[in-house]
Amino acid sequence: MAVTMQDVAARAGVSIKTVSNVVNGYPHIRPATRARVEEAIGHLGYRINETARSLRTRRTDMITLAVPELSLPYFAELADSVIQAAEARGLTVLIEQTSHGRDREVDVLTGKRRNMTDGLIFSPLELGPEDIGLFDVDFPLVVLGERVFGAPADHVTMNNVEAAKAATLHLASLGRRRIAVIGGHEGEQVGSAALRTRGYRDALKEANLPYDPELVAEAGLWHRSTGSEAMGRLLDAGIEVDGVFALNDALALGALHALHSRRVDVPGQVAVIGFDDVDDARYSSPTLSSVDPGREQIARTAVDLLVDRITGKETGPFRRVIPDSRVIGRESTGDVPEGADEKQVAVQQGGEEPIEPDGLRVSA
Amino acid sequence: MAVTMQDVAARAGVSIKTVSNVVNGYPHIRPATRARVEEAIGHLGYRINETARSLRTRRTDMITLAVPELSLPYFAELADSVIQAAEARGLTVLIEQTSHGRDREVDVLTGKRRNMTDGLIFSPLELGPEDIGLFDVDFPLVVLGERVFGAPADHVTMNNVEAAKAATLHLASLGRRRIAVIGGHEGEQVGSAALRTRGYRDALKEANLPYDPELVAEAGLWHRSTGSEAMGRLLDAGIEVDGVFALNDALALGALHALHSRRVDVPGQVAVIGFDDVDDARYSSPTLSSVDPGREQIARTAVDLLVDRITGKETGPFRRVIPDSRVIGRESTGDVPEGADEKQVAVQQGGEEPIEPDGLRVSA
DNA sequence: GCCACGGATTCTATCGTTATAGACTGCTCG
DNA sequence: CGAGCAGTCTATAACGATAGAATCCGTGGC
Repeated sequence: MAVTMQDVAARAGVSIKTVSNVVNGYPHIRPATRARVEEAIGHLGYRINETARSLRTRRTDMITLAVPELSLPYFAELADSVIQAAEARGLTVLIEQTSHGRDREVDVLTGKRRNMTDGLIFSPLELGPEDIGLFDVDFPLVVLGERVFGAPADHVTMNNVEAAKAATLHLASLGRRRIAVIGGHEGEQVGSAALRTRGYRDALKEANLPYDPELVAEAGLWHRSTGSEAMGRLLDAGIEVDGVFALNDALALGALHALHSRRVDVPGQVAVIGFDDVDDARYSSPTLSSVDPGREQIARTAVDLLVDRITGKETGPFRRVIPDSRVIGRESTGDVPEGADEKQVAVQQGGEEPIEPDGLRVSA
Repeated sequence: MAVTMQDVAARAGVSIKTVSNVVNGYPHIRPATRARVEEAIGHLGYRINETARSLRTRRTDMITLAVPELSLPYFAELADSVIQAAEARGLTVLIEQTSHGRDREVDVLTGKRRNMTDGLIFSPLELGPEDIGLFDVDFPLVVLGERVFGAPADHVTMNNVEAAKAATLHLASLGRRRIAVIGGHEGEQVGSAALRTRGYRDALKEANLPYDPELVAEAGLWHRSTGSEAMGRLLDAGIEVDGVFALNDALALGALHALHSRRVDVPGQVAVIGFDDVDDARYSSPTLSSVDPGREQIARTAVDLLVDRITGKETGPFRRVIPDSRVIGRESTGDVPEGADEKQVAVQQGGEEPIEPDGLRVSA
């Protein structure tokens, strides 16, 4: 049925190993031999059996990317970037959706599916510090996000506290005094929600604004719908608000929707800023100010770290990398005269860690 | 290093084949033996080597999904659905982005990467009827979309002409007489643009509206930015418009943006309807009317067809499946009193083909 | 003319499974 | 009481490639 190296070798009148050598670009082959082999390959339509090769070489040149859900734009765009970065290194990406299921996330780390790829880039959403033991795996692993710190794996995260603080301060700098925050998780100590909320509070302090619990709107899931609902609750409760910091763009877009449907002018009456800088943010009405967490850099770095582990180039202690993030001002904070370029404000970085050549902060 | 069946067999005091039998659920094994093997597996932390298994069984239980770009919400949501459908059948999905590159699309069909998975679900965007020869491949293939008809492969497509006609008629039924269409591809005879444009013209005819070339705004790429630009061109040219049919939601959302920034009331002055019913449509301001092409069904059907080919359950002639689509009226066409349910209008289906039990239209 | 040399090629073991065929139990049954 | 049979389990050959050692062979040194 399928044509194998055996067949090619027979037709070219050489040994199977010579075919292998040709296929793998081994240099010491007489041009005439190479030509014969290539003719045979072309004529027979031979394609190498990657499975057999993988068995022998113990490499599949595939990596797994595990994310909660591709229909969330942030993760779709992250996946896009990861796939591109991987491809640039000759790797194919297998995507695993955990769909907000704790079991699914555990499976990603322990399940049988795991061992067909060379490594895993994992963005957990349910697992937390208490699950840190699960991350002690025997394959190359790069963790993304803020759910788990200190896992025995390389980690690419973002500057949540600083970035959230910068976003909030951006609102304060516009003279907003009643800044609501949407998307908090009551009582949670870990993860993006907690960190970004802390940044929000830091900013209030720095801007000499009081912290008012009324201005905190919870939202368990960070979807547009929950953002819309949370914003609606604030407005319907008659709480005075002139600025909104949504903990991600989906929430912010939902909030814009709620504001729009209640005929509240943005940014006139309420200024809004989100977080993630998804593609949508540039095309909503009004366009949405946001924080770019450095998605491309996150993807590229994650793939690089993983590749270094896979190839064994890096065997040292686990690294933590924090790409630069920046505030991007658009219409929803009144930043951009129509048609003008977006205003970008680099987030002040904390500085105790060494800086890599390309501006990444790295800590071992 | 890695623990193999060999090791397990040694510890359990059985043959390697017996371990294999246990792992694969072969029924005739004495409970005591099974227990010993399982103890050994647990104790040694044995995990089956999928690569070796694949080499032997010639199955990888992976399929490839090739789409243009995950950062386009339609494809991200499609990927989400495909992954879920695949997972329900025990398959993992490897994603290939073609990034609008003709070469990349050719690669997907012919490239060496291809043969690590059991089959391919391919949504081409660049290849056309002239490339039909490329689709004559020796692995299971399901084609999505409207670029290529008649390829030697199963095909899941949508009812473009009818659905576009229904969308346009929806605008006409609101009394709109100057209905623009955004996203056409000049001179193109093939693909979604051509089909949906034809549906638009059919609708005009049926509604007794003249076809006015001024109302046709081209847009090569179907992005929000191009939709915004196209809408902007129409408005800035002073062309009278009271309805817009955008050939997909991204274009429509871009158009909404352009309308908003020019202070044109939607749906008061201009009613807008898109196509695809991406998640965004429910959360834009105003919410966007659209056509649901049956994305879930497309995904599920595509995976089903592919699995049938992979397992050899289906060996007959290639099938074409067209899921049902329907118009979904939202604020942008003034359909929904706030808070009420969305209005859904089933698209009239052409009827020369037999109907499957669950409402799919199938033609061999 | 013989041998060392190094490039070109072949030989053979191996990667970790599954598949096929057969061996070995006990039991039933004519 | 031996054949037949279902139930268990084992031996061994693939699956299609790669890796390292072994072999072949034309050339140049002496």
